[in-house]
Amino acid sequence: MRLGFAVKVLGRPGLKSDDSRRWMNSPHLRVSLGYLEAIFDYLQERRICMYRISSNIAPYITHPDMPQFHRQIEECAGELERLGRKARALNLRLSMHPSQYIVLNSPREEVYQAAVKDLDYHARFLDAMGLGPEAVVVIHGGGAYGDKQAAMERFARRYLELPARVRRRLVVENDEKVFSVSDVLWLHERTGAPVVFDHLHHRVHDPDGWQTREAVATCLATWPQGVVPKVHFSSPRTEPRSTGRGESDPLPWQHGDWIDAREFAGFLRECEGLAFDVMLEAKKKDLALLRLREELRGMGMDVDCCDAERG
DNA sequence: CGATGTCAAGGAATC
DNA sequence: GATTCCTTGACATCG
Repeated sequence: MRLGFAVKVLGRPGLKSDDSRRWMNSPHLRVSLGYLEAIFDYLQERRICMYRISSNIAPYITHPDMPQFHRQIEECAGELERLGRKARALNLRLSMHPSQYIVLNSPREEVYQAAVKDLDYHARFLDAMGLGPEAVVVIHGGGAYGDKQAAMERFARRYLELPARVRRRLVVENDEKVFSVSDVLWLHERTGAPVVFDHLHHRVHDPDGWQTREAVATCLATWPQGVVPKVHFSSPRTEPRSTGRGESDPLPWQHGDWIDAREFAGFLRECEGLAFDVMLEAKKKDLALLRLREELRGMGMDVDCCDAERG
């Protein structure tokens, strides 16, 4: 089982995850790839072998009014291929997770079209790195728009019309408000898209009352033979949020700073015998992963097998 | 240098 | 129909 974290590296000051300068300063994928390679080196050092790449790695690449940014993948083809080889040598599992603005089932035609463009960018990026089928692109089901059944049908119909290179990468994750595990399993039935089980979202939004192990096992079964499935795990935030005026309780689906090791160990016990990788979503990012790994070791659970020293 | 405003983009609740 | 929240950091500008 591999443990991963998302996007931002906190364990080493100065490591950036993308070139986030604004358009007037001509940010570029070339710069981001320099950052990415430094992150790969850091991952190897820490023996972390799963990582979510920033979706902003290629700045403005799908911005409708900025065609000068649209060919960054082609402009970096050689470098992408080289970095992909390096990732494979490190046994690094990579993935991406487009932002909230990518909504495949939106009733607005322009939002739908923009989503297709953006998903295609993600697929082309991973293809250009020459990564295998474990390198997936994760999205949510989208909105309900007052008629969830129609919204689900729209997702399925549009999924089936996506370019093949997008369909090969796309997986769907249950969310905390609209698309439950049952709903994304329905989407899988219609589309074949594998399901990423998100543990916290499921705890917060499970209208059908699944047993955890059953829910996980059913989601894992949606993945093709030979591809290790992946789940998301996070612990809820506990400390109050400080807003403009005063403090308020954390919302139940917000990510905490760290992963609660006992809770995680309990989850793994429930999932005994099932095989999957785990993407950790904690605000302390890699620091949370490293701490969790140590705490599990202290509990006698040496879960993370990583071959990152090869290469 | 520190404080503050801003960033491409959506959806849903609220008024 | 317009506003605010969600959530977030870091860039960019201004004093």
